[in-house]
Amino acid sequence: MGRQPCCDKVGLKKGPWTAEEDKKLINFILNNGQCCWRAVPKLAGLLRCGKSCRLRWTNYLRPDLKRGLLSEYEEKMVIDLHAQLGNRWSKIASHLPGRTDNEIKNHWNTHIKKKLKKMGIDPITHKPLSTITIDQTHTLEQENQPIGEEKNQDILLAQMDIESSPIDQSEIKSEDDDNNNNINNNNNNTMGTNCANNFDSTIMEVNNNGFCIDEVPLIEPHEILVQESTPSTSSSSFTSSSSSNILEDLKFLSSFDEWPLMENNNNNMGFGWEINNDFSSTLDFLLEDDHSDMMNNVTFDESWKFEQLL
DNA sequence: AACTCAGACAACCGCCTCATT
DNA sequence: TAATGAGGCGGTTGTCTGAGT
Repeated sequence: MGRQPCCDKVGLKKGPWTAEEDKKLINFILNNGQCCWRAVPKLAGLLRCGKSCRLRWTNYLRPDLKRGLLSEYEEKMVIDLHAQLGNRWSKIASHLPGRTDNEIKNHWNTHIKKKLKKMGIDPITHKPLSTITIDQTHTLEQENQPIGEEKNQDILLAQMDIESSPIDQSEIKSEDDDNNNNINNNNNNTMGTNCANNFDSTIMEVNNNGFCIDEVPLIEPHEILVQESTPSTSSSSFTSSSSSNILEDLKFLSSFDEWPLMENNNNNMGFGWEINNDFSSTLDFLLEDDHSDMMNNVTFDESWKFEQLL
C-alpha cells in the first residue's frame, strides 16, 4: 500500500549545509536533474533527508535564483501581492522570478512589516493602523485574510508609489475552494480599486485567453524590467557561506557550460546565472595567485555573478 | 576584550493535497 | 476505495553576525 517512506530519519544530518554537501547536491542535480527527492540523498552520498535536499536546492542552490536584497520594485510587488493573496508566499514568489517563497517570507517578516508599520499601515490587513481596532486586528490576524479596500489601496499607492503590477485577478479566482469565500469577498472589495484598475487591461486579456495563472506564468524572466539598484554590500550571500575560502568553493563549479544560461539585457538585473564563457578561467586565475582582493574592485555586474555563485 | 542583544535568514517542523498502490 | 507517502507550503525555530555597552 502507498509509497515507501521518503527516508529513514536515523542518522540523518541536520542543521546548516556545508560547502561539501552543496557540491554533492549540485553535482548530482546537474548530472541527473530533479527527480525523486527521496532517492537524491542516497545517490548523491548525502546524509540528509530528501526533503532537506529539495529545500536546499529550491531555496538556495538553484541556478536561476537571484540573491541579495529585494529591489524596491520587487518589494512593492510583494506588498501589492500580499494585499491580495495574503500569506501565500509561494503564489507571491511565482510572480517574482528568481525569488523563493522562503526568501520573500523572510523579507516580509524582517523588512516590509516594519516598513509598513512605520508608515502606519497594518501589515496584515493593509489598513491604516489608526482606523482599525485592536480587536479587528486580532481577528483578522487569526483569520489571515487578505484585505483590500479602495481607501487602503489608495493610501498604499500614495505612500509606496506602487506601479501597476502584472498580477491578474483571475489568480485569486482560481484559488482553492476552501479559500474562495474569503477571496471572493476580497475581490468584491478590490476589484474596484485603483490598484485593480491598473490591472484591468491584463485582466481582460487573460480572461479572454482563458488562462489560469497556475498554468501559465504571468511573467517570464526576460519580460521583467527590474530597475538596477545599487547592490547592497550587506548582502547575505557572502556571509552565509559556510566556507572560509570563497574562491576555493567556486572551484567545483568550473564546468559552467553545464549550467543553464540566460540572456541578459544590459539594462536589467539578470535572471538565471549569466556567466561568461571564460568565467571558469577567470576563477582559475583568481585562485592561482590569490587575487581575491580583485573581488573588491569588480563591477556590479561582475560582483553579481560572483554572488550568484555563492 | 567580553558580553548582551537584536536583526537577518537558513533550515526545520508539521500539516495539507494529491498521486500511487 | 482506503491507505500511504511524496511533495509543497506556511509557520516557527535555530544559528550566525554585527552593533552597542
